[in-house]
Order: sequence, then C-alpha cells, then structure tokens
Amino acid sequence: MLSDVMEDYLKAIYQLQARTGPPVSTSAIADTVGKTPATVTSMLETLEERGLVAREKYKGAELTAEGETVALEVLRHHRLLECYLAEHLDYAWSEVHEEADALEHHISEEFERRVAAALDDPVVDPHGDPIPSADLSPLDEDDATPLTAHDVGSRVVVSRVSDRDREELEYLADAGVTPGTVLEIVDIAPFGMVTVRTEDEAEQSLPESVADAISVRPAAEAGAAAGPGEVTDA
Amino acid sequence: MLSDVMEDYLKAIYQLQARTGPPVSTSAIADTVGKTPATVTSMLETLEERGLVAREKYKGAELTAEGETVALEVLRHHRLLECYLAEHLDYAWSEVHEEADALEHHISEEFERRVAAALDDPVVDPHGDPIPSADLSPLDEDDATPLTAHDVGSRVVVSRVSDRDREELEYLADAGVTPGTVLEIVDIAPFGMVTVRTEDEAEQSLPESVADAISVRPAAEAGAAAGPGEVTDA
DNA sequence: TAATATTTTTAGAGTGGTCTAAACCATCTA
DNA sequence: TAGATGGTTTAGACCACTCTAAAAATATTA
Repeated sequence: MLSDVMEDYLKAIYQLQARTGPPVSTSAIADTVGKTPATVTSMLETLEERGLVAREKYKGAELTAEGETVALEVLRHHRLLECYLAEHLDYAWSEVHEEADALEHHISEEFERRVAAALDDPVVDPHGDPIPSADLSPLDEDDATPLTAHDVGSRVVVSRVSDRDREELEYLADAGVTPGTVLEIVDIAPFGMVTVRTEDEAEQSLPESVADAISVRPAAEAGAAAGPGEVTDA
Repeated sequence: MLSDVMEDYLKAIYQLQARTGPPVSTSAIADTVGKTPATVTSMLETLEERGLVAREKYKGAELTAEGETVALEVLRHHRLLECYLAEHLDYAWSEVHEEADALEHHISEEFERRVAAALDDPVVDPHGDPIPSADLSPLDEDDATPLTAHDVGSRVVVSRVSDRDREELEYLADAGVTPGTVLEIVDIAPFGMVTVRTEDEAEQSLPESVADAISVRPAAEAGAAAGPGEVTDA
C-alpha cells in the first residue's frame, strides 16, 4: 500500500516532468511538495526501491512506467474531484484545488467510477487540465504554450490556467480569464507585465507571475470553439 | 492539529460511551479501532495530555467536553457523507459506511456546509443514526432498545441498524429491514435466533449477531410514521 | 481470603517520515 | 584548470504510531 505522502511525491514528479521533461531535480521536488531537499533524497530512495522512480545520484529522478500510472491515478482523482465540486457542489473555479488535494488520496475505485459517471466522463477539469482516462493510459503531449511566450498583437485562446496558487486564480477569475477565453496581447511591459484585451474589450494588466500561469494556443481564424486537445481541423 | 488516527480513537470512545456509558475499557477501544491494548494505552496518554480524554489507570477512559466535540464533528462528517453518497451518488444503503470512514477526516468545513445544504440539513443518516448539528451540541439520549430485548408478539419499529458490519447490512437490506420498518416478533429460538414478520407478511429468521444490530422502539398504535427521534405524541 | 485468571500497563524495539548540519559533487567562472 | 558556488547526499537525531513480551494491577472463584 502506498501512503498519501508517496502519492504526493509521485504527483509532483509527474507534473515537473510534464513541464520540463525528465530528469527532475531534488530541489524542484522539494519546492513542490514543501519538504527539505534532504527529505526528498531519502524519499526518492524508498520510491526507487519500490520501483516507482528511476534515479541517478546527483543528477535527478524520473518516474518508471509504474510510477507514472500511480501519478495518473492520483491526477485523475484530483481532476474528477475538481469537476465534481464545481459542477455539483457549487464551488467556484478558484476554490476546488485545495479540497481536491485533501480528498484525492482517499476515494475508492467505486467512488471514482460514480463521480465520473455523474459527470459524464469529462476530459478536462475546470482549469483546463486534461483528466487521465479510467485505464490510466499516458496523456498526450500538450500543445499549449505559456502566454508570456507570445508576441504583442497575437490573438490566443486560453487552454489552461495553473491551479497552483489560489490568489492568482481568484484574480484571473475576476478578470474573466478562464479556459476557452480569447485574448489579444496588447502590450508587454518591462518586468514581464502583460496587458491583454478580453473578448468584451476589457483590458487587463497581469504581473508576470500571473501571466505565467496561463497556457494558450493560437486562436483559430474562424472562431473554432473546440475544447482543449480537440481542435477541429479540416 | 489532530491526526486522523486520533480522530478514530475519539470516535470509537464516543460510540462505546454511548452504548455502555463511561468509563470505557482499554480493550473495548482496542477491539473497535483494531489495535493492541498496549497501543491504546499509549494513545490514551497522549490524548489525555491534549485534554481530550480523562482517564484513571487500570479503570478506563472518558471523553472530556473538548474530546466529545471532536468526536461529534467526525461523526457529523461521517453521517453527512453517508447521506450524500446514498442520495446523490446512488450508493446502496449497505455500501456507504466504508467510503465515509475514509473521507470523514479529510473534508473541509466548507465541504461540510455545502454537503449539508445539498441535503437540506438532514438529521439522521441512512442507517437511522442521528447526525450531530453544525454547532456540535451533544446528541440527546437514544430511546431505542436492541431488538433482542423485546418479547415475542410485540410490534416494533426499526430506529437504527448498526453500520458496523457490511455483510449484516446487506443481509438486512435484502430482508427489507431498514429504519422505519415495522416488525412483529414471531419467535425467539435458542441461541438468540429471532424470527420477525415484516410489513408485507414475509418472515425472516435472524441470527443473534444480526438481530443485535437492530435498534427499535415500540410501534405506535395508530401507525405513526414519524422519523426517528421525532415521535408525534398527543 | 488465597489462588487464579484476566486486564492493563510498562519496557523496549521498530517503521515511516521528517529535520538540521556537515560532507560531497558538479558546474560555472576567473 | 582551480577555486568558488550551489545543489545533493549522508549522518544522526527526533516524533508519531505501532508492536511483542513481561510485569503489575484488578477481578473472579474456590
């Protein structure tokens, strides 16, 4: 049996790996899970013994196939819970993350099935993140890029908004920036301050840290309204 | 912060206390939480240091007011979850207990509020057990008595069915014995085997262990159909 | 009431997860 | 290429929770 602590480490490694590719550094994991690097090193040893992680000393760690499956399961739980809370318990988009974090390790397979059924097997959560399928097959690559990587004048549609920070999320919810929103980049000022125009012509200036939480893809010419990962081409 | 392990001990003590009154023996707690008596002794020490339990060596333990409040909170979570699972996620009456046990320690105050609201602030769970109110004021005494304490020929209505054992629960659900069911005791055989007649004239023979899980109160003469704890008198 | 049986506690050890401080390795820069 | 710097691991300790085995207290019964 895997402890919820271990599940948290695996989830963290998965997400870091998804952003920057393997291997992931000890200190990056430490930051993500909120532990000291020394603690992470010792946990990586036990994860390695259990065959969930492969690692090379002083270099970094990487999930094994088995470790990835566990991470996907946790992620599926997390994102289904986020959906459920938003849809059926009236949570705001920006509130679901913490609750899902607490619950994700403690739901049964049965609960997972019933929640998925109640939601009609959703494929993305309220932040735009993809939900792993019930068979836990690997998620495919993400074609979205950080908002900050785009140029002034480009029109983009929001794919995902990172659920890492609660305040950022509320800020963006207020600003009307949610997955699916079309944005035009109006200005990029020093220190990364980004100004965008939303669909209703309102302009928002976002500090770099916040802008970085937004992943986008180019807006299709003829307003294609497909969900993330399902762009209608042809 | 209280660990979920501690919460389990407090819940166990509360429930034992409710059945037999304080003080509660070390071994009774050990049986309930599934640990050795030695382990319970040491946990009782730490619970005492934290002011949640009062105890006298070799005699037994008792919850303090603060300990009782914690237990009531856990119980409220548990029973609200049972209701929610049955009502909104289509769980069978006999399935909700284990899932609620896993989740009860991990839901936020916010979640508790929203679930209670979605259910319209229920006062009993699917097993007929009372749900502590949001202010966690003590539950009042329970006037129900074990089915096995009644005589042949008496007509009784089921108040509660203990949720301790999954198999018993399924057995009873099949037999149509749920809170609110009116039963007539047809026979009590050796070894405590009890035969009852349900409303639809079907007869069921229940082994003592199962019959013991059923709490009842006398059936009112003129078929009063009030919920448990709310008998309409006058 | 004395011997016996049962329950409870103590003693001591082990596991999992965490920390700090110190040693270690790798990489960057002069 | 030799330090200096910064991330990583080791060493050692600690806390929470658990166990088994043995000692102590209480309850039962002759």
